[in-house]
Amino acid sequence: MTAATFIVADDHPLFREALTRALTNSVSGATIVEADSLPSLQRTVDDHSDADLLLLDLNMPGVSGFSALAWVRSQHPTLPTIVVSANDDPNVMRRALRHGASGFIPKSSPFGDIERGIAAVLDGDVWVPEGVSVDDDVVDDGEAAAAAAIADLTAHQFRVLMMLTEGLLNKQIAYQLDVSEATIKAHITAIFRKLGVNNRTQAVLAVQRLAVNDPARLEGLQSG
Amino acid sequence: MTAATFIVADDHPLFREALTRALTNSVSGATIVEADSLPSLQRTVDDHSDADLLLLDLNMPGVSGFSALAWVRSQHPTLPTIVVSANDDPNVMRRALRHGASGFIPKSSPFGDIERGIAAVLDGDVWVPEGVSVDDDVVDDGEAAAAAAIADLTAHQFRVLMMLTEGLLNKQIAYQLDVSEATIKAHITAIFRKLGVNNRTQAVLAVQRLAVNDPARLEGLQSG
DNA sequence: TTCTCCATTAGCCAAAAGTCGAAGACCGGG
DNA sequence: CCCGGTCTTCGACTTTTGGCTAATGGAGAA
Repeated sequence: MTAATFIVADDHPLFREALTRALTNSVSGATIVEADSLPSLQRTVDDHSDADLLLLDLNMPGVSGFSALAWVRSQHPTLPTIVVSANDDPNVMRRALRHGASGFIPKSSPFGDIERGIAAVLDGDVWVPEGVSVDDDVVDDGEAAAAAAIADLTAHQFRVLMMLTEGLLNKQIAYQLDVSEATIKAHITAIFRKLGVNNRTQAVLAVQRLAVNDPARLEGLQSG
Repeated sequence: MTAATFIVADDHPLFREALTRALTNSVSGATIVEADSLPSLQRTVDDHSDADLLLLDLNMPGVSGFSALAWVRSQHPTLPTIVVSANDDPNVMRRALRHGASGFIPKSSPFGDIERGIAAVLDGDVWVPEGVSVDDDVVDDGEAAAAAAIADLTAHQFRVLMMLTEGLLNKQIAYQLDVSEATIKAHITAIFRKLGVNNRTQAVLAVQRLAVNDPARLEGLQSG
């Protein structure tokens, strides 16, 4: 058989380890590729566009909320994606599915559930924890519009937008990406057009529509 | 007995009506003062600093999230406040209490519960819907810090900050508040200092920590 | 190959954002 | 009554943003 390739994107080494184990349990001889930040995620999905599954944490360095999910899905529509998150709010799960995830695995899940979820999604099913309904519609028009606009961005544009949402100056972004400020301005102008806004504050607000207001952030970090 | 004064802050007339009725049922001869926006809320709590209870909606024109709660509480620490919201997420309720609310009444509550909640808080108790626990800690350090900083703002500064979070230009804020742009800039500089940031994007991000990511926003608007 | 899209950069210019210092109003204490 | 503090207001000045034009090179599609 052809060797399966799985991508694990999570900034926490221990979780990557656990997820990797669940994946290798599910499929023997699988290749696991790891990412721990937005840039490494972008590189990874680009280098392995033939991957069979992406396990994606909301909230990595460089992105938070559903932005990364919406964007990755638009770049690789055929790459099945399971969101793995410390959050276990059913509405968050439904929003994740709405933004293109094939499954949602809370980090609090027993190991067996993680394996079952992975297996289900590899089989082409949608998976959420038992007892969570999926049919509710919890994405308002603004959120959907923001997701659609973000899906339209290029990799560079997405990266720059995420840095905008950290409150960085053009100069700082240029320095971190090692390009000139003129380049950043060009990207930002393109981003504004696609998002339908005309200044960075409005761009940030648009992205915030995809935010997860994570009431489980603390517990997640502590238990993680 | 001295006449009781109650403040009802909600942008929806029908809800104000219902809440008013619940209040007059609870205390006969009570004076009800209404507010339907941030400016009217600020005016009202200022004109009636001796009020006995504030019923406060999250999400009015001009504010959303816990910002208004945190700020009003800091200005009037002795004014008991019940948050009234379309949201019924237990974590949101706990966050409201954490930010100084004495109670939380979902708009979906039966009328009797609303009356009971009001009576309980007037008695000095804390009230949340049956079955909701209160002891969990769901406010992270960042959110608490943002709330503390916001609590430190003057009325004008708070108002300007909320307009910043709507993506308005200084010019637009100046026009709406009928002062010069220089004045707005001065306010904004003061806000930055108190929030510990140095540009408007970061200020907006700080405020977003107090946002309620309202999965019930749509339903709320429709049913409201 | 030609055409299009992307990334990169420069330069220019107008607008917006932010900083500083300062003046007047107000308020509470001494 | 005077003093110190805070709030609001504002103009002057500097920096950052953002829009526009234009040029280069590369990747990919028709």
